[in-house]
Amino acid sequence: MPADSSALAPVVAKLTRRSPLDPVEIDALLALPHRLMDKDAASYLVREGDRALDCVALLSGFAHRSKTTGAGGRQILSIHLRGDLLDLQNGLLARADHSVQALSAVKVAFIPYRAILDLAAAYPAIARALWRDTLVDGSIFREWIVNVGRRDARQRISHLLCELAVRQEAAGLCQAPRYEWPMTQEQIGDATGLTPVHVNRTLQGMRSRGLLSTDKRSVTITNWPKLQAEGDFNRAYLHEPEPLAP
Amino acid sequence: MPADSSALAPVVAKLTRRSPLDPVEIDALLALPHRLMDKDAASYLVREGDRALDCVALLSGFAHRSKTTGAGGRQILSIHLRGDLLDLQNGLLARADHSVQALSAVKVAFIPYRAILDLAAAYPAIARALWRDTLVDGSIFREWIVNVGRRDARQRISHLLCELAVRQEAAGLCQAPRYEWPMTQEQIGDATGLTPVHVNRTLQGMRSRGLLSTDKRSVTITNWPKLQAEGDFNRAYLHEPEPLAP
DNA sequence: CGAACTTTTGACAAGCATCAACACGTGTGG
DNA sequence: CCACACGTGTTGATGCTTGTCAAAAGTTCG
Repeated sequence: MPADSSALAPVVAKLTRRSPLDPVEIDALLALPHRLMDKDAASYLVREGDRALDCVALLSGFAHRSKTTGAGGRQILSIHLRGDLLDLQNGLLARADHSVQALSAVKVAFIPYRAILDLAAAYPAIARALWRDTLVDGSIFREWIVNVGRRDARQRISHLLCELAVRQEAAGLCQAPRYEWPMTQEQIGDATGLTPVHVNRTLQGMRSRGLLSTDKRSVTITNWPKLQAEGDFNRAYLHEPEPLAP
Repeated sequence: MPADSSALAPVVAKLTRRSPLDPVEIDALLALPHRLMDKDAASYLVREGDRALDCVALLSGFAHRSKTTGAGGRQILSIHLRGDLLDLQNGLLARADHSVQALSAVKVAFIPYRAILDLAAAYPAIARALWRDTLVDGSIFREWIVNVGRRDARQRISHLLCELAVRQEAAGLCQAPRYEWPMTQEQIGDATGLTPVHVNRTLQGMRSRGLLSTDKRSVTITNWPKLQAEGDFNRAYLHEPEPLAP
């Protein structure tokens, strides 16, 4: 199969951004068996408690992971975009400990874990690339713990937006200063541990201080340095290659 | 080297709890080169920003990972006990994005990343075991995001304590209902996103409701079902084998 | 054009932070 | 052995950030 004709190309693009792979390894990844599907916004890709057999690869659109508390509160754990492997953990762990849900309309590939694990066993470099991807995920989770644990509302929302902006740029998905922000204010609240009402008021403050302007599901960052400062944002935790000097 | 004479036995014990390994793989792990060290409580094992060459294995005692915000706030990200591999991520990622610090007096082994990565490349089962360990770490981070994002003070502290109790039991470190809790109230606050004053008041409430009693750096859980309910605690995210029925 | 979702606004309450002081235990040195 | 410093735990008074409840206004889409 010619490399760029495989639907899995975005996944390989993301992995090779951080882990160099040989052509033979790339071809092996692109040739992974998979089922393609289109899903509407808000549809579930994995449900907490599932015993999944397939790993979900996000080929276009946005998705999020979330957990629900006993009291019914929802906490969004991470946001995902094109090329991300969601749910790698369910191949090695018994049961999905969280849900994965589409934020926008998405195109996904379901890949059998068996095939992924076999590939990892056959190619140490692929095992390493997947492991590294998991480690970066972990780094992002840690930063989110800091975000909801030690920052106030302004900082939390600013930080979330900075992360999405940097990741979209790293994935070549957008042109600064305008980014997609496919979340409702309620979802922003679920990601930052705030109520939608307070998100609304905080966003109004940010707009009036000239940090950004919003338009439907997209945002224009009108003062990037200030937004970054306000969000206490340092991109190191994303472990993305630095962008070229402007 | 005879298996049980290696200082790294606790690490292997933890890995094999979740990932079965062949004797040859176990021997290879036990034979990993390492430097042993004793460290006092509060000493740093890894500093944020370091470019570490060695992975830290915790052989006895307790440690925590933490990050610091621009405003100087500290957030504890996870608690670690005997057998845990801290800092696996620094072998594959460029730079430590967080610090690791001893909570109590500890015994640690520094293992060169090179040796670990070589072993992972040579033995796919070891690569898988390490990957799985990383995935469980990620699962715990996700639960902590929920804890600080969506739970109130009582729930946060109860949940933290439940986690430590279950993990100590899984590691065979204690006899219920008494557990080590080697954290000051300030550190509990740093782990739960609260101020030490509020931790103090919340703990008083828990004591007066008969959930627990504390004694120096240990705690006796006097009402486990109620504590678990109060902390909205469900051990699934720890991915530990279930305990034998009592 | 109406239903459902999302954003916005207002009034009010509550949980938690902040500041400051004091109590208690432990280890250290004079 | 006592005096002292230091870390930790405890208490009180006060205020701010954020949550809660409720409703209206704007938006999207069939």
